[in-house]
Amino acid sequence: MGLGRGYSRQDCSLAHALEALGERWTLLVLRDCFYGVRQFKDFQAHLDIPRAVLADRLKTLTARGALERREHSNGVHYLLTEQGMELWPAIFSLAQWGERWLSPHGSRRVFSHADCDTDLEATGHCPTCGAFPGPGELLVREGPGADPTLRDDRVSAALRRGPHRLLTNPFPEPDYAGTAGV
Amino acid sequence: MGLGRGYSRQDCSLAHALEALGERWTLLVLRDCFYGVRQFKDFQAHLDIPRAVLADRLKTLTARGALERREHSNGVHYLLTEQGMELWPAIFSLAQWGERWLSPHGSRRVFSHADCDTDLEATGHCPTCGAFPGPGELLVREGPGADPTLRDDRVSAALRRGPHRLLTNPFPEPDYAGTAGV
DNA sequence: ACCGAACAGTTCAGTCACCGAACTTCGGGG
DNA sequence: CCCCGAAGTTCGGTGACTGAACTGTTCGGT
Repeated sequence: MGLGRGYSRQDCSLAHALEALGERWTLLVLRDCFYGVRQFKDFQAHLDIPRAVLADRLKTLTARGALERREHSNGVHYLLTEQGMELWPAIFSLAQWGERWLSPHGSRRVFSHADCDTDLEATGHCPTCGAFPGPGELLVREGPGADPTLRDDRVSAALRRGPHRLLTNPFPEPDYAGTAGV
Repeated sequence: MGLGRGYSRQDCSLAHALEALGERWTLLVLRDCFYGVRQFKDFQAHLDIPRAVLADRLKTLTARGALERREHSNGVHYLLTEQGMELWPAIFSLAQWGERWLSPHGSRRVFSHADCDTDLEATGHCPTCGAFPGPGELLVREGPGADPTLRDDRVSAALRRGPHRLLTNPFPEPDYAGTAGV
């Protein structure tokens, strides 16, 4: 859908994946989900995305099964489903390519395996334990190439405070009380 | 560039990668490069992409350093640079996600490690030799989910003829004589 | 019960990327 | 010299994305 009008005459899984994910903002919304962002207002503040587009992306991702919309006591929450979780290798690979070729001042984000306290290689491999950790086993922190002057929304501020475990609530306030830690 | 107007207010390597690769058709053009497609007419026939858009994507990818434009004796050739080659993990991961979640009749394409004659896992891992082969060491063939009725351009026909080594000329004719095999 | 604020959207006019078709340019081959 | 194919460019029309304003619902406080 969208962004032109689909790739219906392609018999290729990449084309189908891009029909689901290739519209503007879609992969950045999912990246934020891995960072633990769950609420409309936080996606909006962190991405500077038009509200109408964000609403459409969240609706489309929910309809396709990558996200789940849940009415929580303190607002609406969007959570990654199993389908959405399995996008981690693709998102990580794309980001690593960006780090390698488009980050002249060094890595903007560094990912480490929480169990081993070891930084991941660009392949996603943990050199200490030899495994390929899933997103739930990873920490992110800022690297030397990060530019702290660019953003000051509360999501960026929270991620700047120190290493943060993916998929968990990044906020010190009890925003997601009851679900924090998972 | 393009597709809206960039993600300039994001300090994130994924956002930068998507500025370079996120426009419509860009990743499919690169996929075709991995399949060994090199000439304008073949991209055009295989993708059903508007000529103006294809011209723009090739120019942009060349300017960014992912492709190299070379005037060959029998026409203009577009070849992956080292930067372009390193997109293989990202393209493979996205395609595998599409195979897993958007291919109800099974895999459309199967990749195998040429040295080991072993099919790759979804992670890109070769279970026989334990390595993560680069694109130049891989073969593609059609899987059970492929739909042979959908396309009949000469690129699709060539890929249908049997296992094909990535990055090499898919055509039996001496189109790329002198560069075939690499 | 009333008020205001916050959240999660929807609506809408304007712009720009993409689409498809027609046109141009260049280099052989006959 | 003419014709053809490859590799583009040009151009009018459409629709996705943008930014700003507006709606509706649910809190918390008084």
